[in-house]
Amino acid sequence: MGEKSINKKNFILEIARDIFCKKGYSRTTMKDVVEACGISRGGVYLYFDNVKDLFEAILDSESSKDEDFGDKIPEDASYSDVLALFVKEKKKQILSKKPSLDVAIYEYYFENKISGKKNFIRNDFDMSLYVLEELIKEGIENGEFYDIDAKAAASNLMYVFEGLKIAARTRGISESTVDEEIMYVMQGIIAED
Amino acid sequence: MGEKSINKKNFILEIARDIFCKKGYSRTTMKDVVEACGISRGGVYLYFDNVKDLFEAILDSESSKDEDFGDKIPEDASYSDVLALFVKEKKKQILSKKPSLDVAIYEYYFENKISGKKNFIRNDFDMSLYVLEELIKEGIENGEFYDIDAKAAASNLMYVFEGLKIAARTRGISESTVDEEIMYVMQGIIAED
Amino acid sequence: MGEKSINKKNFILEIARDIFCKKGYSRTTMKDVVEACGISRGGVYLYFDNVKDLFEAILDSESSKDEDFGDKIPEDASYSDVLALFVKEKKKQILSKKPSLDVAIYEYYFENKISGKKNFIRNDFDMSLYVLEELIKEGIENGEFYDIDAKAAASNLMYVFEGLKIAARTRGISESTVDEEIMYVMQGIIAED
Amino acid sequence: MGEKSINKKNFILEIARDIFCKKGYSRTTMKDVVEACGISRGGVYLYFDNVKDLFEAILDSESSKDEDFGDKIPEDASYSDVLALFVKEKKKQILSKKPSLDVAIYEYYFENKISGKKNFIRNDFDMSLYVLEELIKEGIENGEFYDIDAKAAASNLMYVFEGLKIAARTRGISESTVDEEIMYVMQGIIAED
DNA sequence: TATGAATGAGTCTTCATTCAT
DNA sequence: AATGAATGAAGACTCATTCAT
Repeated sequence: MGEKSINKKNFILEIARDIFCKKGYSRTTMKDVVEACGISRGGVYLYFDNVKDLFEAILDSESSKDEDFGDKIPEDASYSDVLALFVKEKKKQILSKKPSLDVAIYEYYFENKISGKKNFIRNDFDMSLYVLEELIKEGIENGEFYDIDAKAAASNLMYVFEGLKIAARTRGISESTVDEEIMYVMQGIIAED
Repeated sequence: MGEKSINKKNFILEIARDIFCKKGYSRTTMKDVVEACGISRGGVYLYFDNVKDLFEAILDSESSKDEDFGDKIPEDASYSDVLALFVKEKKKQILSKKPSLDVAIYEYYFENKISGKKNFIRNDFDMSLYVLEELIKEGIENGEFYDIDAKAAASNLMYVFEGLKIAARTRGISESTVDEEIMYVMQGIIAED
Repeated sequence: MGEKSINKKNFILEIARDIFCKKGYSRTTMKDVVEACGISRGGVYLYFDNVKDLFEAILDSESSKDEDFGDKIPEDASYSDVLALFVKEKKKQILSKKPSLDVAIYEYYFENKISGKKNFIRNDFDMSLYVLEELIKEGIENGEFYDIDAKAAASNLMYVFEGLKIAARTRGISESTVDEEIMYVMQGIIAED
Repeated sequence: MGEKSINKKNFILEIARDIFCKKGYSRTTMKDVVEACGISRGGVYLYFDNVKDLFEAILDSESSKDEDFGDKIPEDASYSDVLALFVKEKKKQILSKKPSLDVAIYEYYFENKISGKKNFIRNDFDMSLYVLEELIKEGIENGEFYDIDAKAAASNLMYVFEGLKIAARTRGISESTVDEEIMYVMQGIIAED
């Protein structure tokens, strides 16, 4: 596949991603994608066999997009600061009004139960969990955080985020609800000022 | 609508519920229902206008099904016992291998954002939340539980459950994971033996 | 068929007539009629086999409704007055905004070409034509009208009315258009003042 | 849309036109068209969204078909001759046994009241009316016709034709009836020999 | 007579997918 | 590589008509 083809493939992926964000997984059709791309009916099939194939390619490319969380951390930040930053980012994602891929991803995994390593949700979760755990560990060592079970605390926070996210997507939640939940968990981690 | 019709309607609801459990919301068609019911093409349309209408009728009937959590509580149970029972019930739901309506409900609300009072997910969540909060309050008064913010603790537990549930439905989680999460939260509530 | 049945039959006819006026012939279904009548599905079939049968019964009952044009004529009216009255009546029908059976009748005869005596449109036309012809004849004898071919003049006027009616039903015409047409024809009949 | 597509589109239009002529507007289904065209179920939908859309395309193409009435007029024809030719053409249309689009057009406008410029019936009528009016005017100037109100005479004739046409389509009329009507109107226009 | 549940044929419409060019 | 016309399966929905009660 030449460079031109790769560009085309990426072009389709980009357009399709938007559609999945807006319409979710099950309501997105190849027709939608073809029309949005403005290329021929057969053109999309040259690169992707069907909606599932296309969506999986999007998931793959999502995985490789490093969120570069690290980039946002100032040099002299305390562990509390970094944790706050991490949490703020999650909060932003949860409350975002912009259509995100979340819903489509959930739908995809409802239809395609995959427990193995290729599960994007698991990987994404585990990645965040790992970052969080390391962070808390270091904060504990440093004395900024209580001497708690870092893994368990990280895990608890992550599941709360997961719960808040699905709640936000299925019934809507207020910012204050998110804040309260975060506050509650954080109290158990950060020694009060 | 005569008694016979009500029976038929309920019959359809029952069959359709099974299908929604197995296939989720978006993959269920009126054809599926018609065929599973073993009635004529137009037969289901006599009672329900379309898949959405049918699903909403199912949600309504779910709402009225009292879970009667209270029935399972022995007379002489301590608050810790009751809480344990509550948590056990949730755990069972989360880990259940039987297809449940959960996925279909999520899908339905992905497609139909309803923030008002009629939101089944919200109502269901709030109901459990209320029960849990009252329980913790009483446990605190009784001295069985730490003197914590009952509402916040209940809410934290509920979101963890929500997170565990969606995780279970999209990637699968082990019983030990659920146990660990529950344990972590419970430690903050129940004074250790 | 008892009196009660006849009442029911007439009740259905009345309701159905309204529907045909509003929806025309081809867009009216037995379902419409059943629902509008508020009686059982089978109930209508007891009296009428299908839409066509029902419509034909309506046409029959229309035929027997004497328009009693004569009733509206004052004792001392001149032939010109009577003609003017006749024409005014036709004009009213043509311009009426109230949904009339006209469209349904046209549609019925598009589908069911009937050239014999039972053709409602023909009978209705011929009836009016006869009245008009007699009227003109008498007016001529009386010296009020020009000495023209009464039959031909009557026929011309009737076809103009027919043309105006179908024009009104398919594209709308203004009152002034109708007036102009009537004026033109009348000039050839009535000796000017 | 390529040339091939345009051909296909025109092919469908042609076939569909025949069906509309034979079955009228309301009794024609997309299925009829699909089957008559010998193409696949979805094939027609590639070009037309539904029956209405298809019929409107036919009306458009009718509009552009110049009747080229002028072509039939011999060089040395008198105005009386031309008028006679015009009238003969109309008579032919009225009495034609070949199924024509007329009925479908009437039906279409019964269902779709359109008073604006896009009304085919109005345009068609006005076009003929204009030709007729000009013809009579010139005949008057030339001394062949009586010095009458050309516009009114033309209009009278057109409505008589309209009346005859709908009469022909709903109950049938004899050639002699048409002749008599034409005769009557013509007497008022053409100075007798 | 009257009811209204049930049937099933008929139509519309959408899309995934193929394939000749 | 790319096109886009064509296919046909799938599903939604409506109604005329019947029939057991």
